[in-house]
Amino acid sequence: MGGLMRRPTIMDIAKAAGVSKGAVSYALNGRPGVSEQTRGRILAIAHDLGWAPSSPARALSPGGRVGAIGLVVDRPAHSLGLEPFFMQLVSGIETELASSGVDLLLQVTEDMGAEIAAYRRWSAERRVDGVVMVDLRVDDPRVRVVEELPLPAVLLGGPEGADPLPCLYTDDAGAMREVVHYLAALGHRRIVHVAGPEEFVHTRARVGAFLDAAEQAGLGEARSVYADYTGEAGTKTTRRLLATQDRPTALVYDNDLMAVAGLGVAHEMGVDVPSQLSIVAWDDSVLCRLVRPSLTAIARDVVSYGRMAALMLGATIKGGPVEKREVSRGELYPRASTGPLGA
Amino acid sequence: MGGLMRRPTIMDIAKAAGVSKGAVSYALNGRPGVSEQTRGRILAIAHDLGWAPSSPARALSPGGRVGAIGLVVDRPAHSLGLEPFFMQLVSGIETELASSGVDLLLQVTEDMGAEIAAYRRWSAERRVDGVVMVDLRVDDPRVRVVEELPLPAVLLGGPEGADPLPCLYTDDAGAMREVVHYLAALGHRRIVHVAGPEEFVHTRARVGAFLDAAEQAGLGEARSVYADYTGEAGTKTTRRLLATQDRPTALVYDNDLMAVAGLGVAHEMGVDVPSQLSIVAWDDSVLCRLVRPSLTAIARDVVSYGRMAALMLGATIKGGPVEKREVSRGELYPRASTGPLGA
DNA sequence: GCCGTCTGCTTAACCGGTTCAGTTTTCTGT
DNA sequence: ACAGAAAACTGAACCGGTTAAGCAGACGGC
Repeated sequence: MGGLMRRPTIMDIAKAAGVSKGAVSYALNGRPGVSEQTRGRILAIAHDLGWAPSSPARALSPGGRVGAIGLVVDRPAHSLGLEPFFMQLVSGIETELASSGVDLLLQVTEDMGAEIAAYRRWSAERRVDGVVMVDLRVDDPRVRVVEELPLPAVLLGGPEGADPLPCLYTDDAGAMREVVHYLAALGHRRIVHVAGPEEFVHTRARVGAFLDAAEQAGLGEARSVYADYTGEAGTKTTRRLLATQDRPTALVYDNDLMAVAGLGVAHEMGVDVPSQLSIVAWDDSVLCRLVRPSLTAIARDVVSYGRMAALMLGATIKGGPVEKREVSRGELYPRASTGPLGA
Repeated sequence: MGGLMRRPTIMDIAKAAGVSKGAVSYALNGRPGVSEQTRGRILAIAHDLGWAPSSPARALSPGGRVGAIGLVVDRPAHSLGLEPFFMQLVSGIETELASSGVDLLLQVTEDMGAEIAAYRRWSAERRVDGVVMVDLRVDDPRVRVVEELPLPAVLLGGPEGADPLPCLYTDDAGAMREVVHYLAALGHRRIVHVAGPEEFVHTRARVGAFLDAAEQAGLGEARSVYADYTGEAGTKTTRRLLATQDRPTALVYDNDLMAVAGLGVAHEMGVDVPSQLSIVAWDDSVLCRLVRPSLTAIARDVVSYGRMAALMLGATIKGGPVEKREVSRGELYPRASTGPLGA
């Protein structure tokens, strides 16, 4: 494995410049204590030598940061790759981190116990300066664990149940009201909401808003059923719903994967979309535009969401105040999967 | 941000046990130099204190490792989330790393220049002990860069063009021959291969095998067209192909995303799948099972691929010999998108 | 009884940075 | 010209581990 030459250290620079280690450190970090002339010489030498600061050495110094943050994704591995959400989130987080030279540690776990173990280990071993936590749950045990650890964290979700941590959330309730009004305006009376797992805070928010909005719109039979975001769950749930008499005329899915699965089931059962059934997906992705008919979807700017999360975590690591921020909610993009009955 | 207590260090353990730092280190690392009795006492104290080794400190010691490896994914962010390949690969890599307490750094870049910059930075700053590189290209500049850096690497792809690095590859040519024979056996004569980017080594292998197998099967009109794995490319390419007279009766796509896009186009153009057009996707995923008709696909065990890559990288980091390994090739899973013409 | 070896532990150096406390040099004012 | 202050730089400690070298005491052999 090539590269025989030793990595240059500030000591090498010091020798070449004929000054002490300390002077080099001041020069490289743009701090006072060296003349501009000397600073220039040192920077030039550092550049020539191809020097870069050793991240472990920096981290070890008193008050030093490791320059990395962590993200744990706790979803079954096989369903995972399909949700563009995570990769977009990662992409957004990194856009923000890139400018400050911070890296991202990613861990995929199968359950929350493993997720919590990861936070404990990262904190104890000083692997990261902080973490971004997704999918906030009701009475989330992670909040307590992280709170008593020396581990800054930003939650994606809330604001309910996020205290005392900083959090970032979208107005899911508002978006859901928009969806219900839209479907009601198209004439739909029997709408079912295929929700995510019941324990998620955002699931609660969506379900609550869905039922409220439905009642206000005078839809008697509206209800939410819980599923787990996987394609299989979408398939089974949809099959069950469409097999009832007085079957729903519109379905709202909490993610795109279940919506695509639902579309497949409708096709299989001979239920035409959209003339006999309207479908709305939460979280837009190429997937929604790729299938036929293309799916009406709520599109959030997940990349910005990730960027903002990274920004907030950075501030939290630096010791800033605990903020609770709301980002703009998703917009509804009507496509071919929704329409009036019988059209 | 809670956690006020200082992290325990081996010095704390040493004081509590009434021995020196060195003795604690020997005890904790299972090395000779301490009595079994003392070792037991030290381990107990370490456990009580909730001690874990500081990763930066370990890395800084002469010959120390940082305990992390890196993976750069160089694809346009929006197309990315959809390919289950990467998340499955990550999942596989981590399965293997978990046992040894090694972490994964993930970076998403927009072009190869940024990818190379990431390797340089990781190596110079000592962020990782090694990297896994995907999508090997013809005359890949990354190979030279990594080779002359102090940065162990394992390539996914090859074995052509991988020298002098260790690599891991699948028999794409064999899998492609199987696909062509299968389609030929169904009676297809006009088959087009919608390939990935021309510069990838595995694209070359597949294209070469496709043309060879087609010629052997006596199919005159077989050809490959290059695309870039995105849904848009799949859409455009398919639209163009289906608009020709004497349009192909079977299409083989180099990834699942383009295949799904192609299916959508066929639907849109009123070309029935599979009676008028057969579709085969490379790389199976839930996506292929979700759409209607479900897609015939080549399924590789990507998780194992990732595990093996991590294993090889670990061996390379430890200074093992340069290995070139082949993993079992993908299997063909016939589903509803392929069949004899007019059936 | 004395030498040599082994065991069990300590001491100290080292990794590559940061930073504080001094020390020397240069600048400023009168 | 010279005191005093500011600027430029040095030396050493520190972060938390690992490890080579040194050393005291026990044990065995002859």
